Amino acid sequence: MDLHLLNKEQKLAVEHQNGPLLVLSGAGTGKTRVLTSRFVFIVKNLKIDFNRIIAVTFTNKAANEIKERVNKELQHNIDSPWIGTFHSIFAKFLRKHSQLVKLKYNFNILDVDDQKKLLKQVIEFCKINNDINESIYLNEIQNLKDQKILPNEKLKISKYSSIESLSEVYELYQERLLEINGVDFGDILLHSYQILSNNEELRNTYLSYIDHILIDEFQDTNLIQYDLIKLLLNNKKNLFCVGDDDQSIYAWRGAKIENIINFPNEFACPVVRLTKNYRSNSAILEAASSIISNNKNRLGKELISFNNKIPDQKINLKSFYSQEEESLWVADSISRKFNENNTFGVLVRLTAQMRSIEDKFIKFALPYEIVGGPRFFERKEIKDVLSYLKLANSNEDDLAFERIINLPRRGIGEQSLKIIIDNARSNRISFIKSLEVLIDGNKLSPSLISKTKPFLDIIKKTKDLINKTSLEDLGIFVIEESGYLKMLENEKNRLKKIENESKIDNLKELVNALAEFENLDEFLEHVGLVNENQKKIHNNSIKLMTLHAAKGLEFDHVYLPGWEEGVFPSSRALEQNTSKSLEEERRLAYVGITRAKYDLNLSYASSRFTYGINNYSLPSRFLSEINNIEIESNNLISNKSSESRNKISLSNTTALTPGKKRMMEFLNKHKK
DNA sequence: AGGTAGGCGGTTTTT
DNA sequence: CCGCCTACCT
Repeated sequence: MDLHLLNKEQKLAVEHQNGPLLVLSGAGTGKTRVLTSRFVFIVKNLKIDFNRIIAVTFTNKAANEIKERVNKELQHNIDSPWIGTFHSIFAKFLRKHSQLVKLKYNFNILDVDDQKKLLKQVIEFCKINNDINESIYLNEIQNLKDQKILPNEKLKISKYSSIESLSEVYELYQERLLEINGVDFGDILLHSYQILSNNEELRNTYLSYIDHILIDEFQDTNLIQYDLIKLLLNNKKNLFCVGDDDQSIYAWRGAKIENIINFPNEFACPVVRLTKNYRSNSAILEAASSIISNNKNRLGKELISFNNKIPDQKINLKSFYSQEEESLWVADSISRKFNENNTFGVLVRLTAQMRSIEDKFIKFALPYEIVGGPRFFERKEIKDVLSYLKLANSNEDDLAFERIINLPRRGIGEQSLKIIIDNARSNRISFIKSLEVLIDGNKLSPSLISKTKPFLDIIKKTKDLINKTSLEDLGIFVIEESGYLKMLENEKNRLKKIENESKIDNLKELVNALAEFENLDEFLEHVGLVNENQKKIHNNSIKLMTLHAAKGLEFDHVYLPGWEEGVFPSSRALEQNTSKSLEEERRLAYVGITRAKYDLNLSYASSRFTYGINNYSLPSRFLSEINNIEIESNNLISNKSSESRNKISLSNTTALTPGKKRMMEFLNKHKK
């Protein structure tokens, strides 16, 4: 390990001996480097087996990066179940101990769609008549799980939420999950927590086994994640946390910034601050610093630029009449700078902003890639085919059964399905078992038997093939034998036919993905947890993504379009209008700006086409928070006609709202 | 059982 | 604006 390549503070952190330590690591200060070096240091210098180190990261990408770097430095291919995201680490843990929470080892991890479907059924079953839809329940239940609140803790639930029926729905939802041998994301952590806190002996085995715990992105941990880690922390307290309170951007998902802010007191431990920034030029760091200094709830630190190889370049700000003009400019500007050696990132607040930018990239024939975009495994055709595999693999998967019993069409409609489900409910058996029982007992009409039997046969044959053939062949078998492929190919409608061709392509892609795995369980776990499109187009393509997805990345050229009130800060944050929600948006702005090495381009558009209507908005308040920075804004209003149009839209409202005031001030400040 | 027309609601951000 | 759901028709 090249310890001499680390700076003084980094070295101090990496060579820490034992006990807790907090590393406050600002943007671009070599956080991942420190974390991986620390891992290697523990193995090499502290002589600890790598299997006894937990290293938790926030994304699968970060986990892979750590694995790769550690493998390289140790010259040894380590494959530890303890390196990964919270969810992947504890999904493995849960598979091992699933029977302790009445699950089978091959439990299914539900995605949001499945969760909603299940909740909808539960709400229907409870006969609750209110206009609260399943998404609201889903959100509330997810939040309860983040807070470690169980369905039977009715008092806590009512304290937490004003929805009366919540505890009833929550309880039944959990019952159904157990029946179908499924878990949602929250359950992975909550069940693990239950197992560890209710089984003293088991916990002690883990306590004596785990020697060191490293947590990345500590500012984004929520209550249950932190408490889970503490359950695995023995009295040596070798807990090494790396994070940056200024980059906490997941409060909406339960992340508690207090975890990092209170840590030094809680553990009475030293704090190492990394403030030497090796990424950005000083203009960018000053801009980031002037914005984030408006936040009150922070530990506080200033970054100093330490890379004089980076060109000193001014920050660029552009204003446009419409989103279309803005997108056009982004593509045009990039096409002028584009070359193989530079990296480009276009970071947006909302996924909805991507489409118009994407259009322009295509027009300019620029190679681009959407990072974390539409989820491959959540596409309809993929989920359909996967349901065959899931049902064959786990007969309890009623959601899969319902999805495919009549897909492709087998003439099994609502009424027939009702017979099967009612029978399942009254006998407390799975849907597929219910169908088998009904057929065996000759309780169905001959026509229904002849329609349902082929379906059962396919599932049975698929089941028999598992572990006897390659996953690739298993996938092909299901796609062909189920009639799914034929259904796609036989489409008469011309428009749908074109659509189906791309669906068939996606199914081929699914077969390719299957080919990379050894067994079905492993593959299904991957599907449930690693929800990303792994296809890589070009190494040097422009990366288009949300600000959230950009955390941890860096680019030579960064474009941040859409700096308008209502987009950034988002309309939700403005509705809440609390310092908490606005400070989180501000941290997001900080994350965006600090992704840039030397070329930062901010822009906003006065009008945006959403829901089929033109919406007008004012420049983001964050723009006026960038002080003492020379802003190159030669194109404030793009042309004369748009200037006059802009005036009209502004004069529509007579009251001088705070936002409008800022707009006026801003226009005056940056004129000519 | 299956197809289609019109109404309505939905957009943060992700493991 | 788009996609999902419901109601109604074949």
